Amino acid sequence: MAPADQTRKAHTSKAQTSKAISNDTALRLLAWYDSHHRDLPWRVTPREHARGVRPDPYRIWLSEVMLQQTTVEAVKSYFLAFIEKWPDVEALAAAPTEGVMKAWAGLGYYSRARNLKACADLVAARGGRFPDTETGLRELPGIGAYTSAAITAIAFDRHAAVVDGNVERVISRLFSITTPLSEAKAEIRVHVERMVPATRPGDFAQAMMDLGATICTPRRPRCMLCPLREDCSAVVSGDPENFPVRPPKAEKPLRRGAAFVSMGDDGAILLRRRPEKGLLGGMTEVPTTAWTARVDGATTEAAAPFPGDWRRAGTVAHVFTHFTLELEVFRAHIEGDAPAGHFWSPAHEISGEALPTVMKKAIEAAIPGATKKPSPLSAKRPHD
DNA sequence: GATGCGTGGAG
DNA sequence: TCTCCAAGCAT
Repeated sequence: MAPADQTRKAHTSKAQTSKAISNDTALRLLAWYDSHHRDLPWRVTPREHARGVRPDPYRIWLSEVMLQQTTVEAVKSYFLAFIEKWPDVEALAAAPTEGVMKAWAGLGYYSRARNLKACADLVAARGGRFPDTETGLRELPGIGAYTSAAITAIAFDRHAAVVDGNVERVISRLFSITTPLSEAKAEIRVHVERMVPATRPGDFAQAMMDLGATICTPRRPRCMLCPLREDCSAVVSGDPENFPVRPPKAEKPLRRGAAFVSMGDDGAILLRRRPEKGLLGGMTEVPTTAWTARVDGATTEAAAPFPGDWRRAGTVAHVFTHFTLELEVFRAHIEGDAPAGHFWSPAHEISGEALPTVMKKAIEAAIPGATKKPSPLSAKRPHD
């Protein structure tokens, strides 16, 4: 596509720019989308689309929940595993919550998994049909402003203003919005509302997000390849990387604690379940001390939940959303029945437990390979 | 409106 | 190594 003539110049006011953008920008974006289609497991290809294939609302919903604050690459394998295990919403509703948590382990933001299961139960109870409106979807657990709009547009091809982090970045650059992001959301939404085309609202939403993910990236945006560069205020001013304007981030405090890996017979490990709410809610863990900001002598074997020949096995560090954790890992051989509130997980089941990544790190520090999936090639070998 | 909530990849 | 931050939601 040849560069358009430069009838509009840099002196264009924001109001004029806005008006111009609302007219044909969306169509140019759709044309770009059609020629840069990304083949993603939850997406209907243009060829299928032309044959009249509609997206499966279940798959769109599942992918959108997984994609919340999570990269496409991280989601792919989880999405495929979920679809294979639970092909439709009734299957997911029939699954035990514990099984869903296990399948979600490693993906993060675990309240999503619990809400996913609760949402599946509700949808299955109403006949397996997802609501096809934003307000209807918005009432379901784990579905907020973004996800309800995304499902409405993508799965049902209905008009909706889909605003995610990508869209916020694209819009704030198109209009050089200097208001910090948290306060600019309403303004951004108005711009998106005006841009949504009369047809193909779902493709438009995906096109905006694809543009943000592949061209209008947070750093080093590929403006030369952008189908909207002629409309972009930030390109004119030459500083697209300065948008969106974000408030300064808070510093992450350091917390410390100790983790205790108990080795039983035949490679079993002693585990327990975390409380349903809060950090890593409902997930499985090895016993640990409290994680505190204080650095004192408490992180020693004296803090072990039960007596044993505790030996230091190393330290693991893990970064959470709002703090960094350092865990001193201890290990010991423990015999007998599991103490109250704990259970023995046999060696061959450990890789399938609902263990968040930080817990896998701790276990690996004590028993290398213990959390890896057993493979025919790796011969059984006693540890220690 | 601010805060809590994971993880891993890119630069 | 370090910093940033990704297709947000619930409270």
